[in-house]
Amino acid sequence: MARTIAPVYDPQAIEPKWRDAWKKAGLFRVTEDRSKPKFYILVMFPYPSGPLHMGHFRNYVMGDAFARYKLMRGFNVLNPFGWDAFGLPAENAAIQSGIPPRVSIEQNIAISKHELDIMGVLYAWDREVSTCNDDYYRWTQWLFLKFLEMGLAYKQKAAVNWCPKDNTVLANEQIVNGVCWRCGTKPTKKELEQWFFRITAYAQRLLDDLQQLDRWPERVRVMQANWIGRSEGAELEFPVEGDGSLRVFTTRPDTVFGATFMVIAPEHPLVATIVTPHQRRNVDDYIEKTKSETEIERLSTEHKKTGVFTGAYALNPFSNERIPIWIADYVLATYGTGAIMGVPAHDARDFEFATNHALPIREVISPTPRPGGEPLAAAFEAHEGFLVNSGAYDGLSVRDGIARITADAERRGIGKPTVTFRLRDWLISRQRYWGAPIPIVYCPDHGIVPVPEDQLPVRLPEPVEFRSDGQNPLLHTPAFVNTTCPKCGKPARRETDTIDTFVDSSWYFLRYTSPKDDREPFDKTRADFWMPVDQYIGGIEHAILHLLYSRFFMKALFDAKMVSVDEPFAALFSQGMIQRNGAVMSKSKGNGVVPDDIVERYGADTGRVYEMFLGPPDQDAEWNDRGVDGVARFLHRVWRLVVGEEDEVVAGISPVSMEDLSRKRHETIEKVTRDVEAFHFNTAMSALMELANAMQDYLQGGGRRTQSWEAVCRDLTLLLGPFAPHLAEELWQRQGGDGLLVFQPWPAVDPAQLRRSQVTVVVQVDGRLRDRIEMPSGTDAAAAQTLALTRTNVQRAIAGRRVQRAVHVPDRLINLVTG
RNA sequence: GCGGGCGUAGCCGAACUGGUACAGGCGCACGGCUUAGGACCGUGUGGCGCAAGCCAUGGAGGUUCGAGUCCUCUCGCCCGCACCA
Repeated sequence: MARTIAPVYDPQAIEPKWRDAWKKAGLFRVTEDRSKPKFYILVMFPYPSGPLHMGHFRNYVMGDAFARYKLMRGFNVLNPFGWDAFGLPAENAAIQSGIPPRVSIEQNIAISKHELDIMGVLYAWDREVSTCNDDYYRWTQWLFLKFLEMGLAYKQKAAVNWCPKDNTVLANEQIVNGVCWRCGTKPTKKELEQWFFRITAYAQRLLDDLQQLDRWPERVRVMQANWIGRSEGAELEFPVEGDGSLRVFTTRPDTVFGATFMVIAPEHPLVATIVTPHQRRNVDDYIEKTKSETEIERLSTEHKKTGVFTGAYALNPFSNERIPIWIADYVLATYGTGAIMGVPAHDARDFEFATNHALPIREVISPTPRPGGEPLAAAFEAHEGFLVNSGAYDGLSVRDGIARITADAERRGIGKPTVTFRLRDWLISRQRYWGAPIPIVYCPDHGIVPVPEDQLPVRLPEPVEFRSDGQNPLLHTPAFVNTTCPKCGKPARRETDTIDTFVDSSWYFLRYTSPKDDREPFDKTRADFWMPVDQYIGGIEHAILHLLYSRFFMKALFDAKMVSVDEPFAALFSQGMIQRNGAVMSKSKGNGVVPDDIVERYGADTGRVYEMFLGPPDQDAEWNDRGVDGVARFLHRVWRLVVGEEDEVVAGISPVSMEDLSRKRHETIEKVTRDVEAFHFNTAMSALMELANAMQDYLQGGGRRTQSWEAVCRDLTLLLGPFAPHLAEELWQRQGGDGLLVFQPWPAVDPAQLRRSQVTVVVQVDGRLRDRIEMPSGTDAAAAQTLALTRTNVQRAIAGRRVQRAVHVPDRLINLVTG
């Protein structure tokens, strides 16, 4: 075949051409085609915050390469993209600059799209969604109403986390390290009527089903399990002297005889009734103090366990002992029953509290069946022990003690086994403008009235006037607030809070399956066809937030019979971040590398391959400008190998035979395939470099460009396709390939080609390497041993001793054991 | 404190199920080619030793014919959670 003139590799000259070709060919435009297996790949959609840098691009390149790979493997690949476009930054920018959020968001989307485009990253753009468009948020509102109907949405007054900087409430998950996840401000508590989603109703299922997610990173599953925080124990009821009773939750009912005090949270309802007049003043002072100090103080690990005596006593239902009731802020009102029994001998926190307040410490669990005489220096919390000082229960193991005491409490009607979760309901109200309005009307006569489905969307008024005090502009937009009751038509007031943007992103992967549907959030048949997402890719920072919320949504929608699977993401990959000069790449640090510069200087393919090559994809990696040069060299070399003209025979290199090169070809196919499936893109790139190096050695050793050579070139080109797609298409065309490379089948391994006739077998004597011998593949143990014994190195090592036995690993190793 | 993970060349890192430790890239050295080039090509590149060889995967033990890989202890680093009873 006549080769066309092959100038040097000039990425800028060829890249735009192929991007156009892919667009024309409708790459990633798909339907529910049942003739091929489906594959739904998804990269977490971004908040459009402005220019993307190469740090952001790592997961987009990975996703794009993987999608192209799956296409070549014959899958029907759904590879959509969109924008998590509601949210605070655009609103804050609007307050400062006066540019309406929609305008800045649309500008940012245009910039981001340009950058994806020049990097050769393509999606099913015909399925693009943007959460701030009313054809999307209409269905977010619809789902809110669905949850309301299912009893999964409710309004309640609660002490909620309030971010004073962002002027809005936050869900528990959105407090990270004790501060607002977005702006780092310490939240305060506020009593507000707010909307919640009843995620706690799914706590057990969210926990149990983590086990199915065997293709998720272990650490993400562990984080979710910890967050859900299931604990098994019992509720026990202690009569309060005089009147009423106090319920506590404990994981250690076996220690009930060691309860020497009770503690209730400062917010506990009993505070109002049980405090004796004598103690009232102290209690009021204490509660006042905890209120003012709380957030900053309570976050400190050094926080001392303070508290105050109520003057009231409870009766231990097992020992009939009189126990003082205290108030302390180390007991949380929102967990369990908001009250505990203090067992200082067997709980570190209670131990500290008892020590601070001179309360008795009584050992009731002992490592041996007899009580130890010494006073405890610290709480003994282990479960390996026996009950002591516990009346009829003495001598029982902890396990049996828990079972017996719980059972007896239940029989006597003063307790029951209980499971408690750390997970709280999801607070979804936000006192902000740039989000989906909660579709609720407040009527003087009918109270809370959902906006009827056919009146959706409740449109966000645009434009609005932003206020310098940070208050939600919706409050001050009468045309929005003033409405009529859907039930009676009388004047009514609209809810002015908007929906947490994490709700928007909890179902977008379903919307992609039927993005234009104007009758429902998504078409069930299509969602059933594509779901679950087969491969999800995104940052670890969403390990709890987005991923837990989305799992909850999927289970709720499953129960509503709107979907047929109840886990959204079958496999999850969390990529590491890219750093440069020791810090995570970011615009503000000035250490970002932008795609435009890479494209201009090296071409998009070099940038793409470098991002795949620079380290294990799940770990953080350091961007090294020189490393980019190395990758550029590699791609230039590939160009010369495949379409170059002048082959120079070089003296002094070890030549590679065509037999070796053909084997290398198939080894590379095998390795790259295995690595891509496992997301080991860095080693896949190494394998391609090795193949190119071997090809070069072949030519420089005098090898000719025969048909076998052309076959090696073809496979190298195909294997490079997902990673350096522009270069690969160009080479494919120049080699006379039919159609677009991206639609070609992935190369197949020929096992016959992997076989070697001669192998290098390692000879060890007593486990130490002594020699290497070339021998025919398949040589048996006896023959290998005989061969080994002919070698002088081996004889010297044996030094006249007898070989007792030999360990033989066929075609790899023979170990002669003398001792 | 609890949970998860990681320590391999000057640097980033390979090593699938225990079987030739360090593939690939960067850097460095020398050489070639070039009017020039952060271009390209070649050779070399863990330590000690003239060599045979010995020593090397944070450290110390152990299991095994054989350990970077498995087990125990230990040191260091990173990441989550952090009064959840």
